[in-house]
Amino acid sequence: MEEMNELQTLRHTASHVLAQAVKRLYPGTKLAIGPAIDTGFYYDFDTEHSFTREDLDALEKEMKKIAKENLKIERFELPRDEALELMKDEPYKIELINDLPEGETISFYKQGEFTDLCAGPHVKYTSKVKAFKLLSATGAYWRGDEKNKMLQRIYGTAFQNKEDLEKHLEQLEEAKKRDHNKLGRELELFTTCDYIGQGLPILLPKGARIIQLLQRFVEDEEQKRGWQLTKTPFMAKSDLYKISGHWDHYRDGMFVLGDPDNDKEVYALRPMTCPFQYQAFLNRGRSYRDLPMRLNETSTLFRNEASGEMHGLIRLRQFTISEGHLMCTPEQLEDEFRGCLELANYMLTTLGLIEDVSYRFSQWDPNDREKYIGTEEQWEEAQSAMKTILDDLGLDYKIGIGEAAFYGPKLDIQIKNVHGKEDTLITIQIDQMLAEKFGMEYTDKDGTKKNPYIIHRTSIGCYERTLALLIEKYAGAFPLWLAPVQIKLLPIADRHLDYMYEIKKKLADAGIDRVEVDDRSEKLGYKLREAQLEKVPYMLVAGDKDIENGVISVRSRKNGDMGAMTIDEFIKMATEEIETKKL
RNA sequence: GCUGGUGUAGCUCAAUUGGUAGAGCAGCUGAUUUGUAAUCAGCAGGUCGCGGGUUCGAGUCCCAUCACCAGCUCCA
Repeated sequence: MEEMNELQTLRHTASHVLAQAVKRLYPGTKLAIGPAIDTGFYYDFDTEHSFTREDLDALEKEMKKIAKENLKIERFELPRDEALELMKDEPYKIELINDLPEGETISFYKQGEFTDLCAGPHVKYTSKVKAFKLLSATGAYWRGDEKNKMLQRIYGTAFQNKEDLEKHLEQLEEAKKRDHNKLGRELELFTTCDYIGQGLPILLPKGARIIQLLQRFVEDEEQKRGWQLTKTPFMAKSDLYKISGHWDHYRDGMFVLGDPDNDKEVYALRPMTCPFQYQAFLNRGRSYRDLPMRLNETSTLFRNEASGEMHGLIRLRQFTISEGHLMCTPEQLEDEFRGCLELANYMLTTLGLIEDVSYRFSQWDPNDREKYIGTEEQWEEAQSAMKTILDDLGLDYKIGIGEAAFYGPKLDIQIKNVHGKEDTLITIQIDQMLAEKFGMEYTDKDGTKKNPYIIHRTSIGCYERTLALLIEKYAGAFPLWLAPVQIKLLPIADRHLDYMYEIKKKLADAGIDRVEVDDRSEKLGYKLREAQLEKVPYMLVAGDKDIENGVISVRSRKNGDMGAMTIDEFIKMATEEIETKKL
């Protein structure tokens, strides 16, 4: 921990050294802010110039010079009026000073000719900043608000020594190789097409197969746990979205068919399934005996994301989610919520992702009323119900203010991709507002009509996004039950081919059908054949001797050379591995 | 949407100051039949993302557009 703080201090100083270098090479540049972050640091600048890779190289050189000059880094404090005078040419610093509360210490750090408003801390000399690298230059809004001016941000990283830096840069290279967007295309899991459009991937046979396996697994598991499948339309009249509030709160995100200003009736593709599934509940009068009512759907959704948001299989305009809505009484809420969470965790455990997730309790922002429906009381009630449940479960979560859905708080299960960027994989939400809007009621024991609580949840998230995470998790080497190619059959010579096709048939009869016979096996060198193991769980090899003995030589990705066994022995082993969804 | 970057054969990349596209791997065909490791020969494959413009002439310059990437903003 101590070491971590030292590293962050060093990185923070590195950002100052960067700012100093920028001031030297680009005088007139205005300074914004330059914090340390998890993996390094950045600094935001206001300048007409946009930095190229060459600029970054030149800046790195200048930073090395500043380090060599070994400037002493000194802290001093000033009263507000003097601070403002000192920073009179730095409009962003002035804004920061003005925002500091009365009585707050206003401190500066000075190194050579460069002085920056800063709370610190910093290392003592610029010479400490020696193992660093500038990584990229991008745009970033001042104070993270798109209404503000876009500044030029330079990202970099710094370490205590060269070895750590090199190691980190190597890790970045490794991560690039695992990137699902590159690997998924290489492995022919998906592709995109300019004529189809952004955020609309084509799932190729191998990718589609993995998603099919996931969907069957999810639907079967949900069914076992009392969920009932619905199939609802992909589009609806705008009327439906007007009731739910989506028309007011989410219209920009929807694909609207028709012209709302001129057409008598317009339709919109569904951006979520909630109001559609509610109609299943509304099909007839409900009593408390019907609750809890658990409805699931493998649901394809359409969201008109802004053009800059799409990314690989992570952010799409059309995707399919394991969606579900659960109507229950207040008394049932906790148990049902727990059931949803258990289901999600079961899925994550089965996929081997459970170690990589964290939980976020997403709450509303009371200062941003525009974004949310309902009253303060309703929000307090829903959020405190959720807090009680999460605390009872002993769940370790962080709180995300302003991350709630417009109709209720969420438990988001977050996961980091191979580059460390976090996304929501799974979400479980408590909603006590939409039932009222849709007139969803049940007759309670006492004969009174009540609105049910609704839990919105997904069990495995969006299939595309989950696939993306799996590609990166396993670097394309999927476990046997999911692998698009489970087994490669490699004859030593072409005369062994017929035997291999017999083996393939036997495997198919046993339900193992993702099997490829490599009829070019003979032409490949051994090394190339072995290389295939990287992506295939099993490789079965046979030559004269094997055929004579009625066996196959088994090579496993995990266990290496497993020797010769009969095909029945192999089928027994593989079947068990598939059925238990072994990782 | 914003700030930048990228876009040449399936993949990785070339193409001198603008002169009418090349290589390796993969693919196909034939030969080779060899269990410690990429055999040899040949063939095919690209309207240089798409559309305009400048020019005698553009992959190379200009404009516009689409897609991809990084980041910001957004994310029911």
